[in-house]
Amino acid sequence: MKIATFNINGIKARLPRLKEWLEETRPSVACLQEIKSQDDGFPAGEFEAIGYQAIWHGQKSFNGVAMLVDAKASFTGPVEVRRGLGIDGPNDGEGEQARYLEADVNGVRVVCIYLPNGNPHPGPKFDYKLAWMERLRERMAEIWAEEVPCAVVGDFNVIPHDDDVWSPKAMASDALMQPESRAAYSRLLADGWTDAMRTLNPRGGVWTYWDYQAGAWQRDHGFRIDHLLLSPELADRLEAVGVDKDHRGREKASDHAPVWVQLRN
DNA sequence: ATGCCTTCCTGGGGAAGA
Repeated sequence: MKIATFNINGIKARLPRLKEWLEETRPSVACLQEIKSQDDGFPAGEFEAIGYQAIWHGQKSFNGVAMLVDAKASFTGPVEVRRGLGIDGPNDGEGEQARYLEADVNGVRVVCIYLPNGNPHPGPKFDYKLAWMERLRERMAEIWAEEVPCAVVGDFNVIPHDDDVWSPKAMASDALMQPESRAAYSRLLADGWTDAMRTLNPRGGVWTYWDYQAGAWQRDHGFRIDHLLLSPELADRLEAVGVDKDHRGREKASDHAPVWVQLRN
């Protein structure tokens, strides 16, 4: 079973690139973030046509998450378990943002998250980020108590270590690498979850995001913020992880690259 | 450095991203 996460930065603008990636790499489960689409604008038929069954949690203009499952490979699901964490956005009266989707796939619980960016720091958006991370931690503890194999994947918007970024100095004031952001991420690992990429690449130096600006891609000025966290049962099945880096270099690419984990059966 | 680029929503230019 191969579980992938991909912040696509707009499903309408990215549809040809996204379908290309699915057909070339054929993940069993693909968790998407920043679809930037309302529920009724989601192109489910486009995915069905290439053998993927989808569920989605959309929002106008911003955010939005989705989960695709390879029906051609006879994977069952996604059977939705939950959408949203029940936490309002940082602006008064805006309600909850579309950032969380949880479903069962072949007996594995898959959680797709788009964690708040938190910039500028300090401020209400940063406070929202930290509150969201604490709520996520609570939900992960609930799933842990169910003793179901689980992968929590997505755009965490956290650079866990200094060796996960091209220049810690250049990013020092960013919400992605504030000590509070890192501490909240570390608590998830301390709870027993395994960072799949870190486990197989303990020295860092692997990027999943390159900014559109300042020639970041050409200069390899990237960092790692897209993560795959595994419950103990899935960590025991960890076989390989990777970044589909070449997809970042294509025409009309997202600023994130897809990241995946291969699990033994 | 309120910069750089890209998307969305909308038909001009602002918000958001990281």
